[in-house]
Amino acid sequence: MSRLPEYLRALHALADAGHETVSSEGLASAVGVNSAKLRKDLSHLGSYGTRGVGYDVALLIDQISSVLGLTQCRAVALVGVGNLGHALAGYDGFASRGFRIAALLDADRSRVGEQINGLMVRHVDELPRVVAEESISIGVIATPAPAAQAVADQLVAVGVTSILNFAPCVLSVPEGVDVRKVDLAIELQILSFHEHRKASLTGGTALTALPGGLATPDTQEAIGT
Amino acid sequence: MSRLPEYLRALHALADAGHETVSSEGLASAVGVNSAKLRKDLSHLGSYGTRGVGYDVALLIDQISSVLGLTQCRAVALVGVGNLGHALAGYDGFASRGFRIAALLDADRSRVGEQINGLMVRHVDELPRVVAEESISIGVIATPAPAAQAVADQLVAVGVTSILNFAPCVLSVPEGVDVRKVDLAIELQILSFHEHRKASLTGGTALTALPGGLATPDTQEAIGT
DNA sequence: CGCGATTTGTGCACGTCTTCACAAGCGCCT
DNA sequence: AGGCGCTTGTGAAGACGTGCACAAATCGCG
Repeated sequence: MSRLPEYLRALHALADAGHETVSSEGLASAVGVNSAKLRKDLSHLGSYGTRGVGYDVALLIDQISSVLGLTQCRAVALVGVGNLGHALAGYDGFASRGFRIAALLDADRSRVGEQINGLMVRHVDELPRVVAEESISIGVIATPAPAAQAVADQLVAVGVTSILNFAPCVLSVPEGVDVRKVDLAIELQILSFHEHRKASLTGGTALTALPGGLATPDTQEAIGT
Repeated sequence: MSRLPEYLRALHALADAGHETVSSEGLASAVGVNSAKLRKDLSHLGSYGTRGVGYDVALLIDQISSVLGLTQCRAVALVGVGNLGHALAGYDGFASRGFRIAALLDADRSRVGEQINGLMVRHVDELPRVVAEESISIGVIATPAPAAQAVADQLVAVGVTSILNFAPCVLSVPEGVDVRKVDLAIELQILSFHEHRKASLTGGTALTALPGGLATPDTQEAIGT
């Protein structure tokens, strides 16, 4: 399930806060999901909690980490050191979660040789050597859209079977290769849609939560559609 | 539906390529979805294609843009001008899709006054004035996790009802406020999970697609779980 | 004017995900 | 040792999204 990483993050937070055990209710509300769903997820991966007590935080962290394959630190190659690539290269949220940016690549030779966060930018043609040397298991594409497909092909050709794509385009890859896409503009457009919908609710409950403070700070609401 | 933005992007690409009309099959394969699903989506929003011909590209672009509320250029405020915030501020993919980054804010006073992409960083305390002046409709949080909730509260307090959150934490907001979360580390962890699963398929069809070229460049595969 | 090719729109069935509700199990207190 | 409260694990029902298959509609051509 794609919720496991969220559970893991919440568990780490709980562990840092000193909690030894959590009830499904507690963890569920921390993540913002139904407690039954959480229990089903956890039971589905074979994890054992103790009835009447809850789940052992440390144990659960180990379990989920194991299932996610985070016991080893995975090396990722980042292709495209433009605006976004730069930020990703410097983002410390990766290292702290078991990922190591092992290589920076770019097609622009004027960028090759540049140092970012202690890592040198190499030319994308060196991909085969880099992948072999660093045992890359994940490729991140942060290039402009027109270049993305070619980069994906190159990644696939050298054996990378997991790709995170930030370019706003659909990648076509062979079966067995997993692609996840993150398109920042699409996220904004979805928000725009909801904003538009809220605005055109003419006869609706106009501005329910105007008065001063933030009313009813509920748990994170799920946005359908 | 959250697929509309993807349709829209594909349609723009088709329009640039000079196509006047598209069949549902054509558009569906461009986006990587089932054609029946696409037709259902389009019919569900009341859009009219002509049978035997297909959809008018320009008309469909207008329809979808209208539904998404992209007829007006929406102003977004970006809070947190760190590594990621910097990249987002400079990302040109927003402007080209109908969004204008109208304000940059940060809590760190040593960053205030800095110029990024022709925009000056202002202190987050100026949020009320900024939102009023620029008629902000969407807030983007690119701060570290510990600061995210406070920023969200401030955004909500000044009337922002749509938030895009890049901080790795769950935000609690009043009802009526939409939050979308983008957590880069989670995306990597999901890929790690698939990678782990593929690796531990010991008895499986070992390396199905080794021989040279990329076999069967299927349409983008959907990744379950 | 009529026919066939083509493409949309949609009813129906299927599988998945979600949620409720409750039995089973565990620890603590007496 | 026994009972009680709390929490997990799970069966069943419902909601939702997905995909197939086909009727209705439109255009082009003879």
